[in-house]
Amino acid sequence: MTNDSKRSLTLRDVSEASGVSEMTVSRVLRNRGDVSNATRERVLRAAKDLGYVPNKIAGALASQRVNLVGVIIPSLSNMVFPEVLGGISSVLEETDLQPVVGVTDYLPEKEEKVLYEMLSWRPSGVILAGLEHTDAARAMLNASGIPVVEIMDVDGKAVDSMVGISHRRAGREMAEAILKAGYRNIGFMGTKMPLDHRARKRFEGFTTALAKQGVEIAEKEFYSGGSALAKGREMTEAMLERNPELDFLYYSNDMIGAGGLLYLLEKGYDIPGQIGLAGFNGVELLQGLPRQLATMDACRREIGTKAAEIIAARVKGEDADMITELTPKISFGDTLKRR
Amino acid sequence: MTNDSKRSLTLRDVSEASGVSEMTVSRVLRNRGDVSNATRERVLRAAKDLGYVPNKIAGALASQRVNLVGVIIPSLSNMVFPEVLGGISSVLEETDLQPVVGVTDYLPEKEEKVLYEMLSWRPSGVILAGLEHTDAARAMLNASGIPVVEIMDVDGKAVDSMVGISHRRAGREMAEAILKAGYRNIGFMGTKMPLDHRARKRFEGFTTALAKQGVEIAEKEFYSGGSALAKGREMTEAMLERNPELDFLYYSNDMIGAGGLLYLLEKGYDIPGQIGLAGFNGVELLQGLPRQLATMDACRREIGTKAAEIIAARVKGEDADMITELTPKISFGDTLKRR
DNA sequence: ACGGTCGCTGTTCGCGGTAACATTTTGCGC
DNA sequence: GCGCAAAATGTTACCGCGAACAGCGACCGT
Repeated sequence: MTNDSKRSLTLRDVSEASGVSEMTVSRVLRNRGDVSNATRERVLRAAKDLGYVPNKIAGALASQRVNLVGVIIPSLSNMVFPEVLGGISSVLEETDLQPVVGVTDYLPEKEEKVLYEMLSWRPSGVILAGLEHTDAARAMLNASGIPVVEIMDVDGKAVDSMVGISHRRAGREMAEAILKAGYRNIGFMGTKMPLDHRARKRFEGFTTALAKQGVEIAEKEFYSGGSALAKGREMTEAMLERNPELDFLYYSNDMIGAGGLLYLLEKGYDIPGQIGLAGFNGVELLQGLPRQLATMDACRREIGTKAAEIIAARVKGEDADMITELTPKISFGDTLKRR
Repeated sequence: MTNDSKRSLTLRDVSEASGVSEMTVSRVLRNRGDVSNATRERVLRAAKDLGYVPNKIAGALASQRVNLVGVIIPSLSNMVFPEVLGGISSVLEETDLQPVVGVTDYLPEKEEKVLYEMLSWRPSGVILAGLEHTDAARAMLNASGIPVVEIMDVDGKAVDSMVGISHRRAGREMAEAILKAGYRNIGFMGTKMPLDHRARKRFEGFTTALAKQGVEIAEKEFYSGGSALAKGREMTEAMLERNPELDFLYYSNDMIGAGGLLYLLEKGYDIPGQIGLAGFNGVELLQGLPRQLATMDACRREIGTKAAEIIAARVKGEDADMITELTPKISFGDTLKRR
């Protein structure tokens, strides 16, 4: 059944084993063109017996077609990107395209490197997170001549097409909801990541909207590293100690928000009366919390599916929307008063 | 700077632009062999100006070397595999190898398919989770002639090398710790996944160890889908309602354990006096909980680094350990009495 | 001045497939 | 049984690069 010799099998081996030309074998294996049933079966048998696995490298070189789609994201460890990936996969599985993932750790230089690696495999398309890239990366994308979809964010100029939400608007809408509910002493907690442009934009949208109504953030704090849940707890404690007047805490992600929520519940705070809370992302995790944290869905899965659809369409030669702005919905949960 | 013509650039373009042979360009770009500084710089300039990205497909075909390592895991959405991936990447980054990830969703047939796809790119090695594979998958791995490392689990026979922990033993040790602490009415909650062999083995080890001391699981329940945290909460409530006598709950993963913990704390249970809890995995998340859940570290990152080291060594022609059993340490936290 | 060595550059060939075209068989109507 | 289109199969020429080897000067020691 198996062949353990060093050299790996080629079409020629199958061709010899089945007594037909390599071309015919190739046709059978890709079920392309006309092949008689008898031959087809003979070839299939031979291929299976030998344990032949086609060499896509040679195939790709000869056909000038690669069924790979590069997907470049900042991180795998915070649940938002895996969900986007899920959306992408679910769509690509219906096609013969296949995603290949690269991770940048939020570093532009690493993004550039990963992109270079990917492009050197001549994928059929690229999906990458964010609109901020190095000049070199942008140049490569332009020169590649393949469909490119930038995802997550629409606040900026895309290289090619983009699918996402406006984080500025998300921050603004949350600010408006908070003010409308009557909160005025607002604290902000987020990650210390100058390179997380989307978090930055949310923050900007948030403060701008507050400013428009004459409110300024009373306290803010940024963290890095460690368990987000624990950080949320610690930062919340520290912040309230510094400024007990605070009546609202806006967290830049749900995880630290959940930490804060757990802390406040333990301490017996009245939520959302005495103090309100909100996070961002709508992570599934939240459903298990004692109270539902107010948050805003980032449409992660939908972004993935839409981006993949665009790639799939354009690979087929069809054309597709260049800009797709999704609308995140605010979810009040139990931690943000309505009206 | 960029070239937007359809045809993508080749060595020939760079060669013409810099007035040397393609071979010399190739040498410069891989900094291989002797090239004078003058030529090198001229070539580099030309390549950069054109925005040339080497075609690895052609390169790989010609050199018969592919710097890719296939990594096949069941899921990206539960934090354990991303952590393994982190370990793998950190090691491979020191080499010229590059991981390529495939996801199986715990389906053997999908694993087989993903593996086939990967092997068709002729990677330098493969890392895959678990020891259970279809016959066809095993045959392909054997026939591939490349280093294979099966990870996470060592309770079984490996195709080639393996790195992991014994889940049977993990279950057994937890059972022993629980019994030693004096608990006797034990409930178990886990995922409804016959294909998660590691969870199954932990469960087997757990029940076997209990049986050895004449104890039988009083209640058990399995879930599927939904937010693990929420499920943990629901199942815990339901189980205690059915059987209020229970004095210990063993969860097959930390996430549902955390849900149970939150629920019990809310209800004012005395933990670990009235009732004890334990999970499995040692996820970072737990650090933010009001109490530390007892758990057992699965050495995820370490498994990743070790597996990658084995691949890296064997690709270089060195040899490496065929079996590496890591030892998970029990962490008592605040939810399991000591002694 | 000469052979040898070294540093640099070029040439040839083939990796394992596939596109495109060429050729042989087969089937079928009359 | 013949002619001819359709079906089945084979042939040729690359795809873009790198391994191996082949030049070709310059420099060196004697």
